[in-house]
Amino acid sequence: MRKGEETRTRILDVAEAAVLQKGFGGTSIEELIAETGITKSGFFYHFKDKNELAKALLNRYIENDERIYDEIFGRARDLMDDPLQAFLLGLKLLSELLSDLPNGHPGCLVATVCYYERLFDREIQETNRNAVLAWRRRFGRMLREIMDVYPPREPVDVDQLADMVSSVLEGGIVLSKTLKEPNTLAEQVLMLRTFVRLLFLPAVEQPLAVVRQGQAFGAAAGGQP
Amino acid sequence: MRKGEETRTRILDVAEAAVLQKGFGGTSIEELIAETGITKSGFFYHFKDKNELAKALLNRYIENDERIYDEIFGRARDLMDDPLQAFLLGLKLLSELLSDLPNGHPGCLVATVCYYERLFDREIQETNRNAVLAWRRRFGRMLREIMDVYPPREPVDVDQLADMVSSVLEGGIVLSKTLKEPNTLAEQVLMLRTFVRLLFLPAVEQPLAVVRQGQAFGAAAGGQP
DNA sequence: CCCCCTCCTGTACCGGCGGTACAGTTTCGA
DNA sequence: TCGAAACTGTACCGCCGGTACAGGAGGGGG
Repeated sequence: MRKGEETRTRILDVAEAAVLQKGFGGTSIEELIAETGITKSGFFYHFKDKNELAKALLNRYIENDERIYDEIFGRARDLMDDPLQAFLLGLKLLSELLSDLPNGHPGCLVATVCYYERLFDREIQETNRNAVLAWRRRFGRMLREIMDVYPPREPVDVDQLADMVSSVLEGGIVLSKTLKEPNTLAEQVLMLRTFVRLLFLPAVEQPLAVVRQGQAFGAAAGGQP
Repeated sequence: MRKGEETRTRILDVAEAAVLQKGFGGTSIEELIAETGITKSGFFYHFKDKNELAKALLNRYIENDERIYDEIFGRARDLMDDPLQAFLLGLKLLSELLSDLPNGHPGCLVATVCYYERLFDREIQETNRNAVLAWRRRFGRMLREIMDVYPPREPVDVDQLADMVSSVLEGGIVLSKTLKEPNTLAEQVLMLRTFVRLLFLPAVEQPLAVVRQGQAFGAAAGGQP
């Protein structure tokens, strides 16, 4: 039971790296078994076909993704009393984590599945859809909390704003990978942070507005890294 | 010479649709020749291998992409004297064009290539990279023109802001496709528009800031759809 | 009128890959 | 020591990318 899990994990590790570089269609099972040092029969003992491998791969990826967001934004929330400051700190931590990746972000499996679409069954497509919806709910929850305190300067739909976080991440990954500029992704996250700050925070470091808005917000923003 | 071009175009049309749904690895040549009603030999007369097909596909896609942006932002520029208003109108027109697509955006070949990476030669990867750099230059040019007139409220790097446009588009496509919500992409573009407006336009419809900033900007923004 | 070039078709073949089937083997805990 | 879990080995199928090469239709230019 233990050894089986270990082999399974090793296959998934190898497969994930390969799939993110070449897509599902471009990744052969033979290549996976060669790199894991397992036989073909051994592979099919763990996964009955490629679709099942994809399913396991995607589920593991999504769970890991959720775990990372939980940790980052959870930590940020613990450090900051204010929901806006917590969210801004979370984005900062996220951008730092992304820029610390040695070879840049390896790619997002959700996007890979999205661009392979028609060759998977409904279940995988639903899993993928639910992953994106989970992001929407996650960021939406945080943004609603912010909006309870800070009225946005422009009227915005919360779900659309939440989706913007996912968009910038997914798009930033594509740009970063295509340009072979690992930093681009982290910069995009910081750009998004600027947007959020601009949207919810009254003008600071511009003395003009502070005069009428009062300095309570100005002080809070001033302490931000 | 004429008939050859026509067949070639037909192959590319079929291939583009297939590749955007299933990726390069997931698209078989046999399936392409079946749908185009050509023989295998006929296919290889036009493209010596799959890599050459990908090259032609990508180049055509990028050219078309550039043409669309030229037209939309060119039209917007002709209609507006102010570079900011022109850019904002361009984003509006773009979002309208995207929401008018009957089945949603079919996907971006640049992203497809990005997630297939390792199975293409250097030339394709360079083409893809240059396409993204061209977007950066395009939007960067427009944003620099804006910044000459409007000082941004927050310090931003022009290239990073230009990349934000590409990020939101690429990310929006992934979200839209994955969620099977065709409108999401258009909404994301409008969200980006809100960001640009917020970044460059002094607060309007919020009387607080207008008092000190003067109403020249306020009037310009008021006429915006 | 024929020749040649473009634009294909037809046939045959190769090796890699996804997947199946199934028999046999090792390992390890109850 | 028995049996289940976790494999290995072998053989085979059909699809696919790709190669090779021969031949044919159709049209325009000498």
